[in-house]
Amino acid sequence: MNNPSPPKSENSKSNDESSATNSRICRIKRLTFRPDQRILQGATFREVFANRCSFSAGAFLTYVKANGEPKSRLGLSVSKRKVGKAVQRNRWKRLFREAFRLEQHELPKGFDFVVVPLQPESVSLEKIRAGLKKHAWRGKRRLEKRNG
RNA sequence: AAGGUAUUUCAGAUGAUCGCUGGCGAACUUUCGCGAGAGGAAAGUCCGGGCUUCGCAGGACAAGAUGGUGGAUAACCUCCACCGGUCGCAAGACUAGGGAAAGUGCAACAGAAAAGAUACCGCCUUAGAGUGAAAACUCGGUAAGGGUGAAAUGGUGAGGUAAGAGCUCACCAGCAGGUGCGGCAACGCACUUGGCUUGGUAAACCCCAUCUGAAGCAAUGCCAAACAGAAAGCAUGGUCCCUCGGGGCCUCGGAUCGGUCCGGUCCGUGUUUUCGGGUAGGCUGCUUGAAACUCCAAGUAAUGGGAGUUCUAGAGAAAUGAUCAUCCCUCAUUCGGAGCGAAGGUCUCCUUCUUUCCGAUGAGAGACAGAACCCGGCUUAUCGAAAUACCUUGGCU
RNA sequence: UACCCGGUGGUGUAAUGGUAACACUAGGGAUUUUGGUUCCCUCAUUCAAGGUUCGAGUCCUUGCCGGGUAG
Repeated sequence: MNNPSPPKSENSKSNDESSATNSRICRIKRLTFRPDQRILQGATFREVFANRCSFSAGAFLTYVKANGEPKSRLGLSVSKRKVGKAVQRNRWKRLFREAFRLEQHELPKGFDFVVVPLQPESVSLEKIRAGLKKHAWRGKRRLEKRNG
């Protein structure tokens, strides 16, 4: 309510982490994370894995597939075998959800993303946000090239 | 003051912004508001129950578990109190702690001998038999001594003897029994009698006593696409009537048996309806309970009783998060201020050293760990902080 | 969620409660002019910690790790 500053350009590449900037962006586009932005069905996960379009950031993998809908969706595949204890699994899932929520307007529309962490130790939220954005755009380019 | 023992409690706080889960109320397809949202271990799944489904006349066996006594409890491999044993100066800690004179088994190596026994080195032979002139040897007697071993058939002393031996006696230890006292009991204390000594292992088989039906919320109950199954019907054309709108009747295709039709057998496509079973999926089970908090009185305690107040997570590819600010905790060194003590000096003051508190600055840390039907325990992990009671040593009064 | 197995040199397996054995590999040595073959030697806190026992790889309890089964 006490934030009458006019909205600035939202396509700023330097997404600095000050709370003032965050709240200003939230005035423009809401950063929500609803159930329809998530992948919850086992069949959808199988389709995304079968598309075989993945990118690695060292600590985690991202699978990309076009889904013919106006929104992008996020799926989490956090295995007990690779990550381990429940606290570490929850930590990864919360970080991925937060990264997708904050970056959702910077990502290409109409794609399904499935992220798979590969190590028990979680990395910082900044690295996940940067890696997710890079993987999404690279996946979009690769799928467009594949379709001709 | 230092060190230690036991028990208990807490598990960073506050605020702002953006989110997530489900509840209620508005609103009406997109939202808004209100209030709620991980633990002492939620973990490991090691025990015990509730609950659900199945089974079940009753009994016995098997299998498994437990094992001092008394109590608590819904129940327990749990808890409390006590008894015995071991450890510790002590506070205290640990303790599967019934039965080995019901039975069966086991004990490597060493040693003569490892459980109703034995003579290897020894000792004796001046008790007995034999040989011999004698010395000595053989048979024999002997568990006091040596050595082995985890363990060797009580210990000390005296008598006794050929040498010895509980062979006899005294004391001690231990075993079995009796009497008295204390205790609900386990057991303890005292006295007394006996034969003189009976080994270890039951977390070896076993015996005795007590307990246990099986499986589990992915249980269970309900709804129910798809695929496959069963049953019933339809298809496409022909013919008749007619007011040319339509209506009535018969009839799916292929193969085979048959000279042909009818008829029989087999195979097959699409579609509709019904049926029972029920997959994906959805709902339920689902959070009011051996519940929490406060108070009162009972009990040594575990625990139970009464009164009052409160409702306190409910996900399902699985919510409880992110960012920022301030404070809390620890350490460091420097600076500033205040104070206790000691030493020195130029002694109503100053300097130096040690130390305590406050403020500033910098650095670091906040662990272990995430509900998944619900409870009671046990075990394990855990940065730290606090409280209470007690013990030992030292100092002062 | 419920349940079941297993853990022994570098590897794969043995071992009635009594000296941890065998094969392969690795290292060293002997034999040989050299290499191969052959022979000998070395390489183990039996997953960890407690307990029972005179004595545990083995028996009991707890923990850790790995694997598997059901739906």
